[in-house]
Amino acid sequence: MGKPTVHDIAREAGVSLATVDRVLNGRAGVREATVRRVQEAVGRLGYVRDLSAANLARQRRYRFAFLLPDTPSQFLHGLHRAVDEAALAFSADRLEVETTHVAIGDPVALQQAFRRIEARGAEGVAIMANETPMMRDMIARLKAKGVAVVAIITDQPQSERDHFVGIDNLAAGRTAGVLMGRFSAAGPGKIIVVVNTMQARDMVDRRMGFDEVLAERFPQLVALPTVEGWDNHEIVARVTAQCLDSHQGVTGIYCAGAGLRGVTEVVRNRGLGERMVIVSHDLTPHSRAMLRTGVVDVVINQNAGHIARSAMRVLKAHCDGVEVIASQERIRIEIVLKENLPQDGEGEEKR
Amino acid sequence: MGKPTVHDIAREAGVSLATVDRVLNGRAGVREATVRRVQEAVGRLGYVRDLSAANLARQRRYRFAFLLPDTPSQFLHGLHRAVDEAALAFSADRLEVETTHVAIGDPVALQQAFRRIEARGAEGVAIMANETPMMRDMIARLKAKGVAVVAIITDQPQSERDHFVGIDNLAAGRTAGVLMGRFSAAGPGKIIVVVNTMQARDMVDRRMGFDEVLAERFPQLVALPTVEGWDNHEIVARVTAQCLDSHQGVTGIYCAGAGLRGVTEVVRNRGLGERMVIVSHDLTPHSRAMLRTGVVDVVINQNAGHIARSAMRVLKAHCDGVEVIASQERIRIEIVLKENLPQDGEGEEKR
DNA sequence: CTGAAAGCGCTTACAG
DNA sequence: CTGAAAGCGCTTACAG
Repeated sequence: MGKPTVHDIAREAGVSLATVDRVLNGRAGVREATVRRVQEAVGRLGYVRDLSAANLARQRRYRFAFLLPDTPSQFLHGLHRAVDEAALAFSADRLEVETTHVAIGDPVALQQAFRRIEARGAEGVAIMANETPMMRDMIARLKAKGVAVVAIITDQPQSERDHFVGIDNLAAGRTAGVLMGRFSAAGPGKIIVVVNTMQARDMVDRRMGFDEVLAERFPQLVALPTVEGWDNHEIVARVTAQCLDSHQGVTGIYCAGAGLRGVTEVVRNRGLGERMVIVSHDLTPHSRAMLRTGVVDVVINQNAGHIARSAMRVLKAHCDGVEVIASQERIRIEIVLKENLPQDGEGEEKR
Repeated sequence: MGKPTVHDIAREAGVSLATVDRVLNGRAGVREATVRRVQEAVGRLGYVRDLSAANLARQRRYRFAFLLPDTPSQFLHGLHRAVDEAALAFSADRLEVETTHVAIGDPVALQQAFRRIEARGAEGVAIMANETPMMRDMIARLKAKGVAVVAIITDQPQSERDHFVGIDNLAAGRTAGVLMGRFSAAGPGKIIVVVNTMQARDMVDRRMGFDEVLAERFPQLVALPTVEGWDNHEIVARVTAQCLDSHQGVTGIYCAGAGLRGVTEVVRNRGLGERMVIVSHDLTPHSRAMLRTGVVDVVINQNAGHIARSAMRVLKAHCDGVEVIASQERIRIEIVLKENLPQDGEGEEKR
C-alpha cells in the first residue's frame, strides 16, 4: 500500500470523506469527538495531504501582483524580465502574476495602483519601493485584508510586510569596502562614492557599510562625500567629473546605485580605466561589458531571477500556510569578477 | 471561460476524451485525419496540458537515485544533507530520491551500487564521481535503458550523461587566481597549491585556471608544484609544513581540495595567519570559522542546496520531456568573504 | 481505430 | 453534525 489517502482516513476513523475534509481543513461544525477520531487516524496512518490534488479539486488559483518602480534602468528592465519568466514557470502551480509599473514617488499614481491591485483581489503582493509613511499605510491596509505582502530589493522594515526578499545592504556595502580596499594596491587614495539618492535606505546602508570597513581596515583610503546621481547617467557623469576635478589622488570609485554608464564614460574619456578601481552594483548589459573590458573591477550582484522566484515561492507559502526552505530563500550577495561572470543569463540583454 | 481542458478539445474536435488523450500523448492507433483534427483544436484553443493533473491520474512517481562518494568530508556531509532536504521538498512533486554512498574507487562496490539502482528501477540518476572508463560504461548502460543521468559536482564530459550540475572548475581556478593575485599586496611571493589528487579532473582544471591567471596577470607570484592531500587533513598538514620548510618567501596558499584543516593548523601553529593569503574552496563549518577569524581570506563555493535541487529539477524535466529554465540551473562560482558570508544555511553545522 | 466509464486524491454543494 | 454524489483535469483498462 502506498501513501494513505483521505479514503484510508475515512475508513480508519469510520466517517465519510466530507467529514475527513472538514477536520483536515479545520472547518467548523464537527463534533469534538469526531474531530479527535479523524486526527488520530491521521496520526496513526501518517497521512499527509496532497496539496496539488487539493488545488485541482478546488480550482485554486493564486493571484499575485508585483509593484515595481517605472524608472527606466537596466536593472529594473532585467528584474521585470525575470518576473515574467518566473511567472511563466510558476503558471504550472496556478500562479497568476500581474506586474504593475508605477511612479513610486507619485502619491496619486501609487494610490491608483493599489486600488487596482485590491480590485483585482490579489492574494499576494510583492513591492519594490522606498519606505515612506504612505507605503506603510498601504501595506497595513493590504495586511488588514489578509493579503500576503513581501518587500523585494528594498526592505520595508517598519511595515507589516511578511517577508523581505533581497540582500542585506549594509553587508553589501561592507563587501564593496573590502574589495575596494584589497584591490587598491596603489596605497593611499581617495574614493568617490556615487549613489542614486541618499533618501533611499539601501543607498544609505551601502554607504554606511562601505565606510565602516574603510575606517576599520583601510585607513589609507578616504571615501569622499557621497554624490547623488538620481538614476540618471548624465547627472552621474557630471558629478563624477566634478569630483575628479576638485580632488587630487582619486584611486577608486564605488558606484552604489544606478548610472554606472556615467562613471565609466568619464573614466574612459580621461584614460583612467586601468588605474582606477571601480566597484559597482548589479549585473546589467553595461556592467557586464565593463567587467569584460576590465574597466569595472568587480560587481556586487543580487540575482534578479532568484529574487523573482523567491518572492513567488514565499507568497505562495504564505497563502498555503506552510514553511519555506530558509536556505533556498536567502538572497546572496554575489561577487562577480570577469573570471566568474556567468556566460549568459543574469543581466544579459537577450537569451 | 478559463483555460481549455481536454473536454474542450474533445468537443471542439468532435472526438472522445480517450482519443484526445491518445494524440496528446502521442500514442499510436489513431487515424491520421483524427490526429490532425485534435491538433488543430489544441492550436485553436491554446490548450496546455496540466502536468500535475496528469501525474495525479496516472499515479506517476519519479524514482531517482543519487550516487555519492563515501569519503567522510565536511563538504560531502553538507551535500548529503542538502540532497535529503531537497528530496523532502520535492516529495510534493512525487519525487522519490534514494541516496547511496559508495567507495567510488572500488569497482566491486560500484558495480553493486549500480545493480541496486537498476534493480530499484530508477528513472533518473545523479552521480558524483571521477571520470573513469568503468563509470562511462555504467552511464552508457543506464542511458541504454532510457534512464536520465546527470553528473554533479564533477563532470563526466566523455560520457553520455544528459547534463552537468556544477561549476566550471577552470573558471573557478581562474577566479581563485585573480583573488590570490589582487589580495597579495606584499609583492613577489610563492604560492602553495594543495589539491586532493591530480587524478581528479576538477583539481586539474582548478590548478590550470589558477596558473593561467597568475602567469597572465600576476607574474610576481609563482605557484609551487602541486601537493596532494588525499582528502586527509593530516596528510595535508604534513605536506604543507614540508612545503613551507623547503621554500623561502611563501606568501599564499591555494587550497583547491578538501583538507583545509591541515592547512590552517600549520599556518596557525606558525603564527602566519595574518600574513598568508589563503584562498580555499567550499563553505563548511571549518572554512566558515576560518573566514570569520580571518585566517582564510576567501572561499570559492558551489552551493550544495542549489546543486541538489537543480539535479532533481533537471532529472524531472528530462523525464517529462520539458525544458528547464537555463538561468535557474546555472551553478554559480560563489565568492565568499567574511563580509558576505550567509548567516546560516550553506555549510553550517546545524540549522 | 474509437468511445463510455471509472478512477487518481481531494473538495464542494446539497440533503438530511 | 454528517454523508452520498458529483466534479477538478487528466488517464486507463475495457469493449466494440
